[in-house]
Amino acid sequence: MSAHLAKVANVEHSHSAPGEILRSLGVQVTAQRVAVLDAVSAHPHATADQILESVRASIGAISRQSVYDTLGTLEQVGLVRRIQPTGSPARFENRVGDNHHHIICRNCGALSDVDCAVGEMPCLTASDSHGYTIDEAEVAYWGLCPTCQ
Amino acid sequence: MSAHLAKVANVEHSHSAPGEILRSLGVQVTAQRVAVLDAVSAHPHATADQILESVRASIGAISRQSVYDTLGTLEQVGLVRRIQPTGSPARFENRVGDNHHHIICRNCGALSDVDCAVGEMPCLTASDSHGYTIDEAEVAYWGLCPTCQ
DNA sequence: TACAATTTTTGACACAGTCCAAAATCAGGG
DNA sequence: CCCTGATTTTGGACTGTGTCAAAAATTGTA
Ligand SMILES: [Mn+2]
Ligand SMILES: [Mn+2]
Ligand SMILES: [Zn+2]
Ligand SMILES: [Zn+2]
Repeated sequence: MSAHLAKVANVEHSHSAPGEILRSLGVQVTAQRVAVLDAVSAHPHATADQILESVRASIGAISRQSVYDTLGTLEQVGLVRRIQPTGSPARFENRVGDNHHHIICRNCGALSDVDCAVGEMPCLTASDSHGYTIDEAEVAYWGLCPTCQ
Repeated sequence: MSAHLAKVANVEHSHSAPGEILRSLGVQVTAQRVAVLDAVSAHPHATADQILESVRASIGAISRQSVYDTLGTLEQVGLVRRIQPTGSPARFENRVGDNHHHIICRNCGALSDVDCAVGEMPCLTASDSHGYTIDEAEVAYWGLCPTCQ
């Protein structure tokens, strides 16, 4: 990928073909990138390793390095979001830009989406932002999943 | 530490001597534990490694393993809270039980406390808990600190 | 002080991820 | 179709964070 990326994904692209989306973001279209993007879409909250497996199943071969590179690229252009719960390797999803949150089981590590309770871009209002400019409020709910209670 | 700990810290203990606090929680008092507790108090949001350094400076020597064990013990009895921002090793603090949040600089990693905007134990109400029983809502605000803007 | 249980130390190890660098391959523009 | 730059592969070394297990030391208690 070029060192400097001008564009960032907006939600309009969501329904286009993967190749189109990538091209429109100034990202070169490769089989690996399309396959990784597909895998992330098909398996929300998958780990890099699971994506590696998934892509290998679909296009035959890809290097681990390339998976990491691609996930990084897709994250940079805003097509993929990385979440990293305590005690778990990073997980990736293509549901971006809607400020949704996650609920994680302390026992088995199960992870589910949670729509934001407050509304659109809600939590962005901290009580005292200490001079920071806030662009994201990441909420992790911790507890026990139904089967672990 | 015994396999099963009955007691959990309550805020009353905060002003007592470290040894007293530990004893009252049924935790054996050791130089290492007191020193780790002191270090966490003196350096909020420190990493395990920083705590290791700090404790070595104060009592001369401690093993890395013991720092991890102790932090785990202190967390179990509720004297210490562990937070783990994406891309950062775990950080520890002794400000517990007030459901406060954190704001993190994407550029330099600076981390500050943020009082909860909503009130006491607010975010525990997710929009849809999917059958989970929630006991904590961990909020990380992401942005740029004053000096990085 | 002596004993039993807990804690600490020690050293190896696991895991996720990064970094490297050269060679091979590929995508997109002309 | 050809070039050129971007991307991928390969294979390994390497880092940071954290864990495991057994031996040694310490704590609390009697
Ligand atoms: Mn999600
Ligand atoms: Mn804090
Ligand atoms: Zn569970
Ligand atoms: Zn900063």
